[in-house]
Amino acid sequence: MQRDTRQRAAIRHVFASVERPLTPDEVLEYGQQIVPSLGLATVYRNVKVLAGEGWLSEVALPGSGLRYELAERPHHHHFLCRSCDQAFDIHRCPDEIRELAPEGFEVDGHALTLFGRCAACR
Amino acid sequence: MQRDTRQRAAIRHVFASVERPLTPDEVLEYGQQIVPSLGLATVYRNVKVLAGEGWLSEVALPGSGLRYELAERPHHHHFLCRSCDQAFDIHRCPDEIRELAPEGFEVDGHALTLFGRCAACR
DNA sequence: ACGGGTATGAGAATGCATTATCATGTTCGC
DNA sequence: GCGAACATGATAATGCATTCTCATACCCGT
Repeated sequence: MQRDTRQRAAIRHVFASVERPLTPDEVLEYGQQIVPSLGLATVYRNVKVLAGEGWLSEVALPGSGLRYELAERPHHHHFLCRSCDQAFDIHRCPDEIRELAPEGFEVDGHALTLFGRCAACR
Repeated sequence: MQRDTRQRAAIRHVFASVERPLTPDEVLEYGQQIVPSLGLATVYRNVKVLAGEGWLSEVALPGSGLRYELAERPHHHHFLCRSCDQAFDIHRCPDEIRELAPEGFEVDGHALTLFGRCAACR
């Protein structure tokens, strides 16, 4: 049976209060502000459980490790800052993306990532 | 000084005759059809040298390791087959992509990846 | 408040892609 | 054709993210 621990609540709180995909290290950093003893293994364990429950979803961006974000959100894409390496959400999406594939290819998803410097880093 | 080895020529030939980004393992596989003794370390070494010379460029797709492709090619994007894990080129690109970033963000590049099944896998 | 059982935390262990090592093979200027 | 210098290939070593281990802490039904 699943238990309600301070650690898991802290991790949920971190995701709920931030509007962008987080790496396990970022979750650890923010989570330790709530539960200072929080360990990285616990972050990995819970993030995996929460993703299994459908509460989080995995976000793979080119050239970086896995991140996680709230699963419920509508279709969107990401901006990755080359300076601070934080990922941000982008809410618009060009419609015609699906039709770009060559003849005979079956498209079931797409990922668009913008690179540059975020507002804070400029 | 740089030498002209059978191995390096084979690796160059592989990239020149294939129109898609290749992983080091794919380069090894195709290269061994030309030079059977070819080793993985040599592939990594040469791919790095060729990228340093500007002859190859690195291709990072979400959730996969680095691939390499001929550098000279015009701007394009990629399709990643979920079945055979091969990457293919997509030549069209929606224009408005650059303007999707939030206010205050500075965009200097973008990557678009389509996922699905390639023609051969269907 | 107690007790069984799950979750945690620190560190070790794993898996993997990539790089280093080094004895041997190859290239190329002479 | 020689020989120095660079490249190769097999393997070990590294770096890294992630997972495992296990003793201890905590949650929760009673």
